[in-house]
Amino acid sequence: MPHKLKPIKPKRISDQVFDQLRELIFRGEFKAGEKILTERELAEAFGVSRTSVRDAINKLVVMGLLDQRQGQGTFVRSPESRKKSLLATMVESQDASIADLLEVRMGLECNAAAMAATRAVEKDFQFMEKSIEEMQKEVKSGRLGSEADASFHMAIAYATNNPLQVFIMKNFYDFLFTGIKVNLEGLYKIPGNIDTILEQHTSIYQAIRKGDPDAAYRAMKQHIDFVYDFFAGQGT
Amino acid sequence: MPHKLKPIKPKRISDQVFDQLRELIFRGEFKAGEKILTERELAEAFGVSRTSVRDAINKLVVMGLLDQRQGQGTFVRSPESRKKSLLATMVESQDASIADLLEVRMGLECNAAAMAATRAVEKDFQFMEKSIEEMQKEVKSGRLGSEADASFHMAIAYATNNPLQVFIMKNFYDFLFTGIKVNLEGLYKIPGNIDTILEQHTSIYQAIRKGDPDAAYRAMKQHIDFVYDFFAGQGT
DNA sequence: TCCTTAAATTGGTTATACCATTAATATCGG
DNA sequence: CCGATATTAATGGTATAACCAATTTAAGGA
Repeated sequence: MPHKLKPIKPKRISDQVFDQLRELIFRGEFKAGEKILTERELAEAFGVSRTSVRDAINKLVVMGLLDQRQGQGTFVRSPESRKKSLLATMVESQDASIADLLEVRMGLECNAAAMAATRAVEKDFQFMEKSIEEMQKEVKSGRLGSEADASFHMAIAYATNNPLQVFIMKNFYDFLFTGIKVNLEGLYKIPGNIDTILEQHTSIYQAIRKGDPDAAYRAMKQHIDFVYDFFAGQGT
Repeated sequence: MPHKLKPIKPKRISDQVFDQLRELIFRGEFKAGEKILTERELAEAFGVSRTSVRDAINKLVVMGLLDQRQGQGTFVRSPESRKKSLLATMVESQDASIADLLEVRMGLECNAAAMAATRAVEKDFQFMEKSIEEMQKEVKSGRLGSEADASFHMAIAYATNNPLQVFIMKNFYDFLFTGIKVNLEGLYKIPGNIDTILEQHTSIYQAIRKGDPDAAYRAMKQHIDFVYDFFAGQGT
């Protein structure tokens, strides 16, 4: 595929700010519950007016990703308190099991890992590394580290450089990693499991880093298979 | 302080405007498709600043009740266009090429074909057969047969017996066959292509019928690769 | 120590000017 | 008269600057 010539963007400034902020949230740069930069700081950082920043933030507030309180600041809503508006509600109305979820992820993410292996750039590697390190840190502190887990998988989606892949993963994000988080706790609770997952993440990362699509595919498949088998074993 | 008798509204101006506008929409004062007052007119009518009106309108736009177009005005979205496939509307805002689309399909559908091979029941096979026959009939009649094409792929999604897979593919094809159908015509126009596609569909069907996941996977991959290469060859 | 007060911070609102896009209108050439 | 083109007006989008309102923090005093 040669190249799409000029994806011109007559995009609104507020939307560009919106995209960047949303990405920072999904990537985990802005952590849940954290206070982000003030409107004035963001305006200066982006080099745009406060009006544009406000428009972008408003959109994120309406979408339920941010929470704004006068005199205090703007905060990232924790995923569990997020209004699960998108696929989550629709999927919840139907009864999709964790097995169903993992099966679809199998298709989406194995393919994504292979794509990432041929396209990832340095920035993508950094995000993956950071997610792995952060998950290790979280685990050592006694927490679950599911946020960092999700960030790792999102990093791979971004590394595909395929906006549609990113889009789908973004929309699945809540549902994938928060709606069922409670169920995942059973997985995390067993110490051996979490180490295995970290090893698997590392394997995936290394395969992508080496630029080996097949290895990346297999590594991701092994990872999801592991999780799948765990839930199958306990009869979910 | 005996009793606090100050239940005054500490409500944001933009929210008050928002409430009134929303009510006007729901009451039908602002009819579907109709152009409402301009921001400047509303600001004067409410006696507030244009900024507050804009904030309120933005909220309604994000919620999908209004549609705003620069140089034209603000319009009330008709109820049926509101629920119109969130995937479609949201994908449209991004710039996803056909290549992006096929890459994601590669992951989703190859995996789905493999799943279907282990789970499809007689009813699923009938749907696949029917789609293939219908596509042959359509083509012989000089039409494109893209509807039947989509039906075949949907039949596989149903055969996975995974509600999540079905859900995603439904939204996917909604987008595919409303937004990009025109681009697909180039593929269908060449007579040889359409025969090849029909052969590939048959191969996929047979692999699934035999209950061979790997063969089904490969057949689907070959199919999507073919389409992918076609568009890559003509530079999209 | 505890309460009050003042100041700094931060989101909320207003006002104004100008830019960018679109549609309607006027203008000119044939 | 017709059609293509240039102009204008309407409308949403952006940028500043100033001020208001709520909150937190720190200073001050009894």
